Amino acid sequence: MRKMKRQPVHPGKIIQEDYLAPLSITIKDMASNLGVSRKTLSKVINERGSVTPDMALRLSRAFNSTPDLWLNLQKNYDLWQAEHISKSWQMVKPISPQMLHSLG
Amino acid sequence: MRKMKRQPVHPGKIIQEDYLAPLSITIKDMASNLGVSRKTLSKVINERGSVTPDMALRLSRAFNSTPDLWLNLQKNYDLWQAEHISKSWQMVKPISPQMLHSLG
DNA sequence: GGCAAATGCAACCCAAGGGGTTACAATGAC
DNA sequence: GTCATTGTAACCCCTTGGGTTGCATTTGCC
Repeated sequence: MRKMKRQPVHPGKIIQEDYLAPLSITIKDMASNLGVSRKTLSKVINERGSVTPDMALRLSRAFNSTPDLWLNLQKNYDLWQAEHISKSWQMVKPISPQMLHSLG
Repeated sequence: MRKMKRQPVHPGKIIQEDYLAPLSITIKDMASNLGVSRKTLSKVINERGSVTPDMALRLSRAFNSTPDLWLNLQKNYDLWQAEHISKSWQMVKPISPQMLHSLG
């Protein structure tokens, strides 16, 4: 497992830089194409919103990719945030290796 | 990419069946160990709650695993739900393959 | 059987966040 | 200048995570 040293790219950035910009598609048109409001897509692209499972399905259809691709980007992003913004999870005491060792 | 034919297992089931039960750890104790309320853990285990990034971090520490393991379980579960419960994402029109072909 | 712990769950409270609409100001292209 | 695009704010609605308290049921142990 590789650790994330730097903050992962937000899926919104990918949408914008790898798809909309190269294809000269406007946010407005893309939103309409995806069947969501302009605001919803705008929020994702400007990294103030998340790629939800529903949005991932829409993106995967539009861009001929997989929903997992988009959800993984979002997951990595969210995980990095949680890891760095909150710290209390570090207080969790690991269950002793001996105990865990007995597991299948 | 393989498609999910059947509903993926909920991460809560894994927690219960693969960890708590074999190790004879109660929900109450585990919740306390994770630093969350008994209700929060109970909801996850009874599939009425989700594994959030924060919870994934806690579980990964307790069980000496990775947060990704837990978030992937949750992601697959959520995706399957979205795919089968809502349908409107199927109305999204794919961008023409010719256009997409020009991408990197 | 009987008791105490564990547990599911409801009721409540709070805060965050997704999604929609409308409106407005700023930016850009022509 | 003019019009389309866009970021955003303000609102509204609803869902959901997480905490607490309380209660009734289940479970395990003696």
